[in-house]
Amino acid sequence: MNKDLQKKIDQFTIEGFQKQLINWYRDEKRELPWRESLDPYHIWVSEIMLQQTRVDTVIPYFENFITKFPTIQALAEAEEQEVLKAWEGLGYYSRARNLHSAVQEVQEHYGGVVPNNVKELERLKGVGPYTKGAILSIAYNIPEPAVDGNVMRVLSRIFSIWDDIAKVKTRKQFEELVSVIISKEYPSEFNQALMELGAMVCTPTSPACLLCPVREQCHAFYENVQHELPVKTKKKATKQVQMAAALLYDRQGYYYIHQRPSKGLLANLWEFPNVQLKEEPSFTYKKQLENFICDEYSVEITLTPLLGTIQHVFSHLTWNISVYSAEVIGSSNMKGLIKVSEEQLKAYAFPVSHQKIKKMYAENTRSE
DNA sequence: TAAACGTGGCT
DNA sequence: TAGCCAAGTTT
Repeated sequence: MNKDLQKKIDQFTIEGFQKQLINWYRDEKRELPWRESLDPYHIWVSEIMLQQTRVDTVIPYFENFITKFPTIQALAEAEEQEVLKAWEGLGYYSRARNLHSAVQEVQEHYGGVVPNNVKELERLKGVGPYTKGAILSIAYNIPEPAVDGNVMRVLSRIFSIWDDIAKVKTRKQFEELVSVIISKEYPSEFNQALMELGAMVCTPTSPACLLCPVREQCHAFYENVQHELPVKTKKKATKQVQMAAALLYDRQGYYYIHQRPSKGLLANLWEFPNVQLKEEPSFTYKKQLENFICDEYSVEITLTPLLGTIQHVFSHLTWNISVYSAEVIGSSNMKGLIKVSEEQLKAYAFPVSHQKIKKMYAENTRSE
């Protein structure tokens, strides 16, 4: 612990802080589906879904997921495609694949019981420092820090900490701090209260300090610097990528789709045939796509004129997709694609970018 | 350590 | 509008 922070802790009234924070939480906490359950598996699922994702977005996904996979055993026995389908549209799909794999690990090696200790938890795929602490404290009421973005924002303001919260070293410092101030009697409520305060009161852009139950001990409030904290380095601009995609269909009403590789972006999800375009094409986009589909999948097609373009922004890049369609005549030598009916298509997990492609095709078709 | 990894809502 | 952000983890 650094000297400056230790000094602030020495002047800090820990018990008063715990009491004010937890009392506020008991009065003001939101009713959320995962708060209705004490099942460590349900807590675990919610914590994975909530990573980098808003509460309002997660709620319907959580309810559907728990209905479909109510127990560790149910999820462990499910097919990965079924799991990805339940995650479709939620993003960061490796979370779903890691959760599935970790749950199988728990089913096999821990008799279907979510571990209640640091050593076993941190070996599970997708369970990092935050999620480990969240499961231990919320599911098992063990006083472990669960430091997320909310907690770092709240505590950086209360203790006036100006270190960059994007650094691992800074997060570790906050974990040390939480270890000291956490309620040993009510660690679950303490950790959740800290996060709830960050979400509802001590918000990023316009903190409601006058409604804050702990402003009395907040350094930032007294120095009026709450808008300058926390300090966080900025991300770089996203890279632009040019793509062309084709929705292939045939007279029998089948669609032709492709599964993405098992690693990297959108791993194992399904998509319509597409190719990343060269910077300065010697061929037109349409010709590049036609050649690619012919070479890669051995199907002969003639593309329609451009249906439209779609921009899809990821966290680290932007896809600019030119969308075409084509009727497949002969597919006897086809490889790397499968053909599915409209009805079967619904069982496959597609990224939002390709759902947009399907929608654009449907709208073009309808207007003919 | 820094980049990869999704999506949708807000300012 | 364009950028920032939301209960992070993996490589």
